Amino acid sequence: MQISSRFTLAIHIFACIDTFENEYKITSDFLASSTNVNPVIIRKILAQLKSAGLITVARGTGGTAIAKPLNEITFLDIYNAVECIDNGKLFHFHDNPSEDCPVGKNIHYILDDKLLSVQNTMEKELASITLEDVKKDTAKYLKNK
Amino acid sequence: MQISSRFTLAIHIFACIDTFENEYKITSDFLASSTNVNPVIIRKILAQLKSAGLITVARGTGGTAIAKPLNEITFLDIYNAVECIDNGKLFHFHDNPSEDCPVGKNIHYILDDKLLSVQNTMEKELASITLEDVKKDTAKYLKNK
DNA sequence: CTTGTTGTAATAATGAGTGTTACAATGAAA
DNA sequence: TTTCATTGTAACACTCATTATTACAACAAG
Repeated sequence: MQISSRFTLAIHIFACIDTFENEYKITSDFLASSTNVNPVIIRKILAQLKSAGLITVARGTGGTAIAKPLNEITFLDIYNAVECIDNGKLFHFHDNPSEDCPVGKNIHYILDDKLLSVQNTMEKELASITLEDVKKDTAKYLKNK
Repeated sequence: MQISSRFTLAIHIFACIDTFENEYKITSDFLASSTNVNPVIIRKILAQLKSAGLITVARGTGGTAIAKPLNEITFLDIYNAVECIDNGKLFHFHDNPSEDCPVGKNIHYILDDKLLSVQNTMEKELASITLEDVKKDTAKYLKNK
């Protein structure tokens, strides 16, 4: 199973806000048409990003803004904000390995640290990329319109 | 979304084969009772591991064996064998970003390399862990029965 | 040819993800 | 204070992957 598109959507949203905030009011409808995703889905993601303190959303009047400097928002922050994985574990483990089998009884002791090391490695890489990096590439590609 | 339990199941299966192959015939029913997962699911995973050349399965008579030295089978081999992710991409991308929006039009150019770098980092870590490592820990924990 | 097992099809149940409609709550501006 | 665009959120539907389950033909060894 792949990691939910909420993650790429969220980054797309940040790129839009940063690019267009001086030009347009950034509403869920605006973001919906850039991403081609339903505005209610956008609002749910905005709510998650807001809970995480990454953006502000104006009720009533509408409009979204980024709450922190771009170099202080990492992909990991966004990944965690939009809850891409259940209970914080990247790998889904089968539920009830047998207590009667020596291997089944110990499989979690055997595997958990190895799975966690993979997950930590991945999250460290996510933490090394920031929205500042996205901004740079966005600027580069938008030059050619 | 989490990565399918087929992955942890497959590793559990290898641990069982290695631990019990001299003691029992390793059938899908045997593995089903250690993992507490339906035997048909086990057979599907066995078929995938077999296609990848990681194990042999005896038709008719039954029984499974590991096809290579344990230190030559990495977590990445297993991960790829059981097809945990669609079309080889870890991150699901929203389908049709707008061609009319400068950001939407370029979002793949902006993001794809960054997502790939995260995926590559994770796969490199998966490749660094082998079934030999699992065997060591299994032996350690099975001592205490 | 009997027996236990694999390979596989068919079907169902569950759960996540996403789309969609609808509407109350909000807050700025008229 | 009324209007109006927008957010927040509930409710429901649809699709898809995962996992469970039953059933049975194909198979290989005794």
